[in-house]
Amino acid sequence: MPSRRADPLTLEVVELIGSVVARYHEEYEDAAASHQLTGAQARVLTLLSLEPMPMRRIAQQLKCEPSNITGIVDRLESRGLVERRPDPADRRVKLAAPTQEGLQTADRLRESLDFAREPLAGLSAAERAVLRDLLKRMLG
Amino acid sequence: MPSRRADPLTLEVVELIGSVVARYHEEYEDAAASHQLTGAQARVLTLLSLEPMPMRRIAQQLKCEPSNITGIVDRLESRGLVERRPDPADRRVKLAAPTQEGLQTADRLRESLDFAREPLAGLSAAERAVLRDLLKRMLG
DNA sequence: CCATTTACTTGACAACATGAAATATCCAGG
DNA sequence: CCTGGATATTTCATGTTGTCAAGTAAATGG
Repeated sequence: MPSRRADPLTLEVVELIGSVVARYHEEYEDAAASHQLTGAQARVLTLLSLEPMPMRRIAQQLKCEPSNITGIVDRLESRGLVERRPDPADRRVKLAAPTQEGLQTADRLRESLDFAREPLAGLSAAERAVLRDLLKRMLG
Repeated sequence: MPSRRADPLTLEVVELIGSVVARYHEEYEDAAASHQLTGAQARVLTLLSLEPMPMRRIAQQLKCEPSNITGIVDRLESRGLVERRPDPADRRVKLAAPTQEGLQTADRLRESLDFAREPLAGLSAAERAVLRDLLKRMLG
Protein backbone atom coordinates (compact mmCIF):
# COMPACT_ATOMS: atom_id res chain seq x y z
CA MET A 1 0.00 0.00 0.00
CA PRO A 2 1.79 3.08 -1.24
CA SER A 3 0.17 5.22 1.43
CA ARG A 4 -0.18 8.75 0.15
CA ARG A 5 2.55 11.20 -0.77
CA ALA A 6 5.41 11.06 1.70
CA ASP A 7 5.81 14.15 3.85
CA PRO A 8 8.62 16.65 3.17
CA LEU A 9 10.65 15.51 6.17
CA THR A 10 10.65 11.91 4.99
CA LEU A 11 11.60 13.01 1.50
CA GLU A 12 14.48 15.00 2.91
CA VAL A 13 15.75 12.02 4.87
CA VAL A 14 15.48 9.82 1.81
CA GLU A 15 17.43 12.35 -0.19
CA LEU A 16 20.12 12.39 2.48
CA ILE A 17 20.31 8.62 2.50
CA GLY A 18 20.78 8.78 -1.25
CA SER A 19 23.71 11.12 -0.70
CA VAL A 20 25.21 8.82 1.89
CA VAL A 21 24.86 5.90 -0.50
CA ALA A 22 26.51 7.83 -3.34
CA ARG A 23 29.39 8.91 -1.15
CA TYR A 24 29.88 5.48 0.36
CA HIS A 25 30.08 3.96 -3.09
CA GLU A 26 32.50 6.51 -4.36
CA GLU A 27 34.83 6.00 -1.43
CA TYR A 28 34.52 2.25 -1.61
CA GLU A 29 35.44 2.18 -5.30
CA ASP A 30 38.34 4.52 -4.67
CA ALA A 31 39.65 2.42 -1.81
CA ALA A 32 39.37 -0.70 -3.95
CA ALA A 33 41.08 0.98 -6.89
CA SER A 34 43.94 2.07 -4.67
CA HIS A 35 44.69 -1.63 -4.25
CA GLN A 36 44.09 -2.33 -7.99
CA LEU A 37 40.82 -4.03 -7.19
CA THR A 38 37.39 -3.45 -8.66
CA GLY A 39 34.50 -2.94 -6.28
CA ALA A 40 33.20 -6.45 -6.86
CA GLN A 41 36.61 -7.97 -6.27
CA ALA A 42 37.02 -5.97 -3.06
CA ARG A 43 33.63 -7.11 -1.81
CA VAL A 44 34.40 -10.76 -2.47
CA LEU A 45 37.86 -10.54 -0.93
CA THR A 46 36.48 -8.83 2.16
CA LEU A 47 33.82 -11.48 2.50
CA LEU A 48 36.35 -14.29 2.24
CA SER A 49 38.70 -12.62 4.69
CA LEU A 50 36.05 -13.13 7.35
CA GLU A 51 35.50 -16.76 6.47
CA PRO A 52 36.27 -19.02 3.50
CA MET A 53 33.11 -20.21 1.80
CA PRO A 54 31.73 -22.08 -1.22
CA MET A 55 31.21 -20.18 -4.46
CA ARG A 56 27.48 -20.58 -4.10
CA ARG A 57 27.41 -18.80 -0.77
CA ILE A 58 29.39 -15.89 -2.14
CA ALA A 59 26.75 -15.50 -4.82
CA GLN A 60 24.00 -15.55 -2.22
CA GLN A 61 25.72 -12.89 -0.13
CA LEU A 62 26.31 -10.69 -3.16
CA LYS A 63 22.86 -11.45 -4.56
CA CYS A 64 24.05 -12.44 -8.00
CA GLU A 65 24.31 -15.57 -10.14
CA PRO A 66 26.91 -18.15 -9.19
CA SER A 67 28.28 -18.10 -12.73
CA ASN A 68 29.25 -14.51 -12.14
CA ILE A 69 31.33 -15.40 -9.09
CA THR A 70 33.39 -17.83 -11.16
CA GLY A 71 34.91 -14.97 -13.12
CA ILE A 72 35.51 -12.71 -10.13
CA VAL A 73 37.24 -15.47 -8.18
CA ASP A 74 39.19 -16.39 -11.32
CA ARG A 75 40.64 -12.89 -11.43
CA LEU A 76 41.40 -12.83 -7.71
CA GLU A 77 42.99 -16.24 -7.98
CA SER A 78 45.13 -15.29 -10.98
CA ARG A 79 46.51 -12.47 -8.84
CA GLY A 80 47.30 -14.77 -5.97
CA LEU A 81 44.81 -13.21 -3.54
CA VAL A 82 42.44 -16.15 -3.31
CA GLU A 83 42.62 -19.90 -3.81
CA ARG A 84 40.07 -22.62 -4.44
CA ARG A 85 40.17 -25.60 -2.09
CA PRO A 86 38.22 -28.82 -2.29
CA ASP A 87 35.51 -29.30 0.30
CA PRO A 88 36.30 -32.58 2.05
CA ALA A 89 32.63 -33.12 2.77
CA ASP A 90 31.31 -32.57 -0.77
CA ARG A 91 33.39 -32.95 -3.87
CA ARG A 92 31.11 -30.74 -5.93
CA VAL A 93 31.92 -27.76 -3.74
CA LYS A 94 34.92 -25.47 -4.07
CA LEU A 95 35.81 -23.40 -1.06
CA ALA A 96 37.23 -20.01 -1.90
CA ALA A 97 39.76 -18.85 0.68
CA PRO A 98 42.08 -15.84 0.83
CA THR A 99 45.82 -16.44 0.60
CA GLN A 100 48.23 -14.77 3.01
CA GLU A 101 48.61 -11.94 0.56
CA GLY A 102 44.85 -11.79 0.14
CA LEU A 103 44.40 -11.41 3.87
CA GLN A 104 46.94 -8.60 3.97
CA THR A 105 45.21 -6.84 1.10
CA ALA A 106 41.86 -7.20 2.83
CA ASP A 107 43.32 -5.69 6.00
CA ARG A 108 44.79 -2.73 4.17
CA LEU A 109 41.51 -2.28 2.34
CA ARG A 110 39.63 -2.12 5.60
CA GLU A 111 42.03 0.49 6.90
CA SER A 112 41.66 2.69 3.87
CA LEU A 113 37.89 2.69 4.15
CA ASP A 114 37.83 6.07 5.77
CA PHE A 115 34.14 6.49 5.39
CA ALA A 116 34.28 5.16 8.91
CA ARG A 117 36.33 7.72 10.68
CA GLU A 118 36.24 10.88 8.66
CA PRO A 119 32.57 11.79 8.40
CA LEU A 120 31.65 10.33 11.76
CA ALA A 121 34.42 12.21 13.51
CA GLY A 122 32.20 15.27 13.63
CA LEU A 123 29.67 13.49 15.81
CA SER A 124 30.01 13.00 19.54
CA ALA A 125 29.83 9.52 21.03
CA ALA A 126 26.33 10.22 22.24
CA GLU A 127 25.25 11.33 18.78
CA ARG A 128 26.80 8.26 17.19
CA ALA A 129 24.85 6.13 19.63
CA VAL A 130 21.62 7.87 18.64
CA LEU A 131 22.47 7.41 14.98
CA ARG A 132 23.20 3.74 15.55
CA ASP A 133 19.85 3.20 17.23
CA LEU A 134 17.92 5.01 14.55
CA LEU A 135 19.65 3.12 11.75
CA LYS A 136 19.04 -0.15 13.53
CA ARG A 137 15.34 0.55 13.79
CA MET A 138 15.25 1.69 10.18
CA LEU A 139 16.72 -1.60 9.08
CA GLY A 140 14.19 -3.44 11.20
CA MET B 1 46.28 10.30 9.10
CA PRO B 2 44.53 7.04 9.85
CA SER B 3 44.18 7.97 13.53
CA ARG B 4 44.17 4.81 15.57
CA ARG B 5 41.71 1.94 15.46
CA ALA B 6 38.15 3.19 15.36
CA ASP B 7 36.15 2.55 18.50
CA PRO B 8 33.50 -0.20 18.58
CA LEU B 9 30.64 2.26 18.43
CA THR B 10 31.98 3.87 15.27
CA LEU B 11 32.56 0.47 13.72
CA GLU B 12 29.00 -0.49 14.50
CA VAL B 13 27.65 2.64 12.86
CA VAL B 14 29.83 2.03 9.81
CA GLU B 15 28.53 -1.51 9.59
CA LEU B 16 24.97 -0.23 9.77
CA ILE B 17 25.61 2.31 7.05
CA GLY B 18 26.96 -0.51 4.94
CA SER B 19 23.69 -2.36 5.46
CA VAL B 20 21.66 0.70 4.54
CA VAL B 21 23.73 1.13 1.39
CA ALA B 22 23.30 -2.52 0.42
CA ARG B 23 19.58 -2.38 0.96
CA TYR B 24 19.14 0.91 -0.84
CA HIS B 25 20.96 -0.48 -3.85
CA GLU B 26 18.98 -3.64 -3.90
CA GLU B 27 15.70 -1.78 -3.81
CA TYR B 28 16.84 0.73 -6.37
CA GLU B 29 17.87 -1.96 -8.85
CA ASP B 30 14.63 -3.81 -8.26
CA ALA B 31 12.56 -0.68 -8.81
CA ALA B 32 14.49 0.07 -11.99
CA ALA B 33 14.14 -3.50 -13.24
CA SER B 34 10.38 -3.39 -12.66
CA HIS B 35 10.33 -0.72 -15.36
CA GLN B 36 12.80 -2.64 -17.59
CA LEU B 37 15.54 -0.18 -16.77
CA THR B 38 19.03 -0.82 -15.52
CA GLY B 39 20.25 1.12 -12.49
CA ALA B 40 22.32 3.46 -14.62
CA GLN B 41 19.45 4.13 -16.99
CA ALA B 42 17.14 4.84 -14.06
CA ARG B 43 19.63 7.26 -12.54
CA VAL B 44 20.04 9.18 -15.80
CA LEU B 45 16.32 9.28 -16.45
CA THR B 46 15.63 10.51 -12.93
CA LEU B 47 18.25 13.19 -13.30
CA LEU B 48 16.82 14.39 -16.60
CA SER B 49 13.28 14.36 -15.24
CA LEU B 50 14.34 17.12 -12.86
CA GLU B 51 15.96 19.17 -15.60
CA PRO B 52 17.21 18.53 -19.14
CA MET B 53 20.96 18.94 -19.36
CA PRO B 54 23.99 18.50 -21.64
CA MET B 55 25.62 15.10 -21.82
CA ARG B 56 28.69 16.48 -20.16
CA ARG B 57 26.81 17.48 -17.06
CA ILE B 58 25.19 14.08 -16.75
CA ALA B 59 28.67 12.58 -16.70
CA GLN B 60 29.75 14.99 -13.99
CA GLN B 61 26.75 14.17 -11.84
CA LEU B 62 27.26 10.45 -12.28
CA LYS B 63 31.02 10.80 -11.92
CA CYS B 64 31.90 8.89 -15.04
CA GLU B 65 33.34 9.54 -18.48
CA PRO B 66 31.18 11.42 -21.00
CA SER B 67 31.71 8.65 -23.54
CA ASN B 68 29.87 6.34 -21.17
CA ILE B 69 26.82 8.59 -21.13
CA THR B 70 26.57 8.41 -24.92
CA GLY B 71 25.67 4.73 -24.71
CA ILE B 72 23.24 5.06 -21.84
CA VAL B 73 21.38 7.91 -23.50
CA ASP B 74 21.45 5.95 -26.79
CA ARG B 75 19.56 3.12 -25.11
CA LEU B 76 17.08 5.44 -23.41
CA GLU B 77 16.57 7.27 -26.69
CA SER B 78 16.01 4.09 -28.68
CA ARG B 79 13.26 3.26 -26.22
CA GLY B 80 11.65 6.64 -26.63
CA LEU B 81 12.22 7.78 -23.06
CA VAL B 82 14.73 10.51 -23.81
CA GLU B 83 15.59 12.72 -26.76
CA ARG B 84 18.61 14.79 -27.76
CA ARG B 85 17.97 18.42 -28.58
CA PRO B 86 20.35 20.98 -29.97
CA ASP B 87 21.47 23.70 -27.60
CA PRO B 88 20.61 27.00 -29.30
CA ALA B 89 23.48 28.69 -27.49
CA ASP B 90 26.21 26.22 -28.42
CA ARG B 91 26.05 23.90 -31.37
CA ARG B 92 28.55 21.49 -29.87
CA VAL B 93 26.20 20.71 -27.02
CA LYS B 94 23.36 18.20 -27.04
CA LEU B 95 20.72 18.59 -24.40
CA ALA B 96 19.24 15.35 -23.19
CA ALA B 97 15.61 15.71 -22.21
CA PRO B 98 12.95 13.20 -21.17
CA THR B 99 10.02 12.61 -23.51
CA GLN B 100 6.46 12.55 -22.21
CA GLU B 101 6.76 8.81 -21.76
CA GLY B 102 10.14 9.27 -20.07
CA LEU B 103 8.60 11.66 -17.57
CA GLN B 104 5.83 9.21 -16.81
CA THR B 105 8.33 6.41 -16.31
CA ALA B 106 10.41 8.62 -14.01
CA ASP B 107 7.32 9.39 -11.97
CA ARG B 108 6.35 5.76 -11.62
CA LEU B 109 9.93 4.96 -10.71
CA ARG B 110 9.90 7.50 -7.94
CA GLU B 111 6.69 6.07 -6.59
CA SER B 112 8.05 2.55 -6.48
CA LEU B 113 11.08 3.64 -4.54
CA ASP B 114 9.61 2.54 -1.29
CA PHE B 115 12.87 2.76 0.53
CA ALA B 116 11.41 6.12 1.45
CA ARG B 117 8.27 5.15 3.27
CA GLU B 118 8.65 1.61 4.39
CA PRO B 119 11.73 1.63 6.62
CA LEU B 120 11.23 5.17 7.82
CA ALA B 121 7.65 4.51 8.79
CA GLY B 122 8.85 3.00 12.05
CA LEU B 123 10.32 6.31 13.13
CA SER B 124 8.37 9.18 14.61
CA ALA B 125 8.57 12.61 13.05
CA ALA B 126 10.85 13.77 15.84
CA GLU B 127 13.15 10.83 15.27
CA ARG B 128 13.25 11.45 11.55
CA ALA B 129 14.23 15.02 12.27
CA VAL B 130 17.07 13.85 14.50
CA LEU B 131 18.18 11.41 11.83
CA ARG B 132 18.06 14.13 9.20
CA ASP B 133 20.26 16.42 11.29
CA LEU B 134 22.79 13.71 12.06
CA LEU B 135 23.05 12.67 8.42
CA LYS B 136 23.42 16.28 7.35
CA ARG B 137 26.31 16.79 9.72
CA MET B 138 27.86 13.50 8.66
CA LEU B 139 27.84 14.64 5.05
CA GLY B 140 29.40 17.90 6.09
C1' DC C 1 42.54 33.79 -38.69
C1' DC C 2 44.75 30.27 -36.48
C1' DA C 3 45.79 27.52 -32.29
C1' DT C 4 43.69 25.72 -28.55
C1' DT C 5 40.07 24.15 -25.94
C1' DT C 6 35.55 22.07 -25.39
C1' DA C 7 31.48 18.75 -26.39
C1' DC C 8 30.31 14.78 -28.15
C1' DT C 9 30.93 10.33 -30.58
C1' DT C 10 33.35 6.19 -31.98
C1' DG C 11 36.11 2.12 -31.38
C1' DA C 12 38.73 -1.22 -28.71
C1' DC C 13 38.78 -3.47 -24.65
C1' DA C 14 37.90 -5.23 -19.72
C1' DA C 15 34.74 -6.23 -15.87
C1' DC C 16 30.29 -7.45 -14.45
C1' DA C 17 25.90 -9.52 -14.88
C1' DT C 18 22.35 -12.88 -16.59
C1' DG C 19 20.63 -17.19 -18.50
C1' DA C 20 21.12 -21.71 -20.68
C1' DA C 21 23.62 -25.79 -21.18
C1' DA C 22 27.37 -29.10 -19.77
C1' DT C 23 29.81 -31.78 -16.11
C1' DA C 24 30.49 -33.88 -11.85
C1' DT C 25 28.69 -35.18 -7.64
C1' DC C 26 25.34 -36.08 -4.09
C1' DC C 27 21.21 -38.30 -2.36
C1' DA C 28 16.84 -40.68 -1.84
C1' DG C 29 13.49 -44.25 -3.21
C1' DG C 30 12.87 -48.53 -5.17
C1' DC D 1 22.98 -51.33 -5.35
C1' DC D 2 21.06 -48.18 -9.00
C1' DT D 3 18.84 -44.87 -11.02
C1' DG D 4 16.63 -40.37 -11.41
C1' DG D 5 16.48 -35.92 -9.70
C1' DA D 6 18.68 -32.19 -7.30
C1' DT D 7 22.94 -29.40 -6.42
C1' DA D 8 27.66 -26.97 -7.24
C1' DT D 9 30.42 -25.23 -10.43
C1' DT D 10 31.92 -23.97 -14.99
C1' DT D 11 31.45 -22.50 -19.87
C1' DC D 12 29.37 -19.90 -23.46
C1' DA D 13 26.65 -16.32 -25.58
C1' DT D 14 25.04 -11.88 -24.90
C1' DG D 15 24.21 -7.23 -23.06
C1' DT D 16 25.39 -3.13 -20.10
C1' DT D 17 28.61 -0.34 -17.87
C1' DG D 18 32.98 1.62 -17.59
C1' DT D 19 37.73 3.43 -19.26
C1' DC D 20 40.85 5.42 -22.50
C1' DA D 21 42.47 7.18 -27.02
C1' DA D 22 41.33 9.12 -31.30
C1' DG D 23 38.36 11.74 -34.26
C1' DT D 24 34.95 15.49 -35.59
C1' DA D 25 32.68 19.76 -35.00
C1' DA D 26 32.25 24.04 -32.98
C1' DA D 27 33.59 27.78 -29.81
C1' DT D 28 37.11 31.07 -28.17
C1' DG D 29 41.02 34.01 -27.54
C1' DG D 30 45.37 35.85 -29.15
